[in-house]
Amino acid sequence: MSDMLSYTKVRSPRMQVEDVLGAMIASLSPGEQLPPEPTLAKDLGVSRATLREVMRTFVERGVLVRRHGVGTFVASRMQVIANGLEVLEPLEVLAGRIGLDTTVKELEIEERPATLVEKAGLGLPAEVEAPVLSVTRVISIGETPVADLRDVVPLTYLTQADLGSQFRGSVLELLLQRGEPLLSASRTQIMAESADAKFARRLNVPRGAALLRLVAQLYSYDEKVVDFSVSYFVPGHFQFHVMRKVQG
Amino acid sequence: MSDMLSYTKVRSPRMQVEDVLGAMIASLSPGEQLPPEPTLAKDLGVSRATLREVMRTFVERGVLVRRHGVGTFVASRMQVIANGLEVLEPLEVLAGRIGLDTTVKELEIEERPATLVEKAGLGLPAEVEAPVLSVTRVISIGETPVADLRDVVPLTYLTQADLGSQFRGSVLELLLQRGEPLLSASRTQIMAESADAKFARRLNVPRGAALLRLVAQLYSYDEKVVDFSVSYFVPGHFQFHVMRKVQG
DNA sequence: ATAGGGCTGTTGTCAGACAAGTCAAGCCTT
DNA sequence: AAGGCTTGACTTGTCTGACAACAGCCCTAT
Repeated sequence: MSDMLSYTKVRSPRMQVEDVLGAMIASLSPGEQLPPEPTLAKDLGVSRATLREVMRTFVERGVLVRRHGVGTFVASRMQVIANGLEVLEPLEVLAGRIGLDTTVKELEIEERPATLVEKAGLGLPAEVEAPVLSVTRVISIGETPVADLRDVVPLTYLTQADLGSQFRGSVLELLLQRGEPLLSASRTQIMAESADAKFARRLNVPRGAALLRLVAQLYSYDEKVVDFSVSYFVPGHFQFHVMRKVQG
Repeated sequence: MSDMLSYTKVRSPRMQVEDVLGAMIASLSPGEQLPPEPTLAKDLGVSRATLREVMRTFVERGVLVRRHGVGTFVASRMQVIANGLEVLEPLEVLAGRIGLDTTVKELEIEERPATLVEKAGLGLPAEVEAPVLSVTRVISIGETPVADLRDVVPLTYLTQADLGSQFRGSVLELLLQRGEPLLSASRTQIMAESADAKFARRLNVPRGAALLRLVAQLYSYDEKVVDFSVSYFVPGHFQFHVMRKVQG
């Protein structure tokens, strides 16, 4: 039983290595050489095979460059930055990486039937009753509100009870921790919108201020929508970007 | 000498496996299970370790999904289909695909020294004189302006003379046609901004209307910035989206 | 001076083994 | 008969140790 509640989830060697190695790479300059694999493997406490699998993911991401018989090097930064929008991660993690501390305010959690828009977003027929968990909150940095987020999740995936007292505001993080259903990708629509009276108050901006609006559908591997979210961002605090490949 | 030109380069086991496995995956349907690793490794004539490294690249690309103790499966094709922002293409092409006809208005072409912001965007030092080609225009659908674009390209890449009389407004298309320099990717920043007086007039929207602003740097393969562009989009005409992978 | 041969350090690949997770069939208990 | 538990087969995850292939350098013989 208690294993379901275990909070410090066991991270597999691969994941640990991915974290540690990622941090190590971040601390190096482009072009710098990594220690040889046997050394690195011993330092990290894993086998060379495991280390190599992790390294391959970094190579695939363009973070590392390997040269047979020579060594492994940190790639140019250009693509490293590519961890923009293409990887979905909790806002807190994103903020943390650039050294910002976030707090959650105006947290509102309720179970209710989905609205028409939400049903559409969740890929559910309009005529059925669709009970969902709705989590709304404002993310602040210091005293400055920077984002207004609302997640809507069908009760089949998450209920109010699943949000413990220590819920810190990230629905995505919670879903990832549970590991079920398996999440694959999020389709995020991007648009601009003027702040109406409600958002002006909540985000402490003038009415009519331009906000960045992201509408996202989080898919599981069986292509069901697990989470429908609408987020508003105050310009200037987060730098969203995306790497676009040229059609070759 | 001729070994430098040898065409049929010896492909390492990993590369061969990548090809063969890629073809095999393409021939399967989403959700189908691959043979177990030991079997597959023997069939492909490589060790399990090598096979696993190849598989990991496919996992990283989102083509395969592995479940410990269960098996390896072909991921849903969802992500491949969605040509969102991840592929850079001329706006006209994008519009054409959804059945819209675009026209170019207020086209302005000039050669001039780059501004400070533009120098920064192009990755050039602020103190040098940097002559650039600047192309500004408004894209309309019918009589409705939908986007305001400005491309800035160093004269080393493109001059006013290169834009023939039949220039239709897409700098990207022109660069692609020339094929030189080879383009790799574009880093696009996304933000929201209120329309000032100038853009309100050009885009025929009220002052203060929320616009989507994309600032992009187009890189060549040697990581030089070929094109620095700033675009403003009127909400509601284009639906930008991006597929975001879940960090697993 | 220069081409060639080794030496050393690195990544690439291999083989075999065991650990850990998943699932279902079958046994046992109730 | 129903439900829970055990067992075993199957799969991916990780480990160990070894050798092959490649790049770069110094040193030598020509």
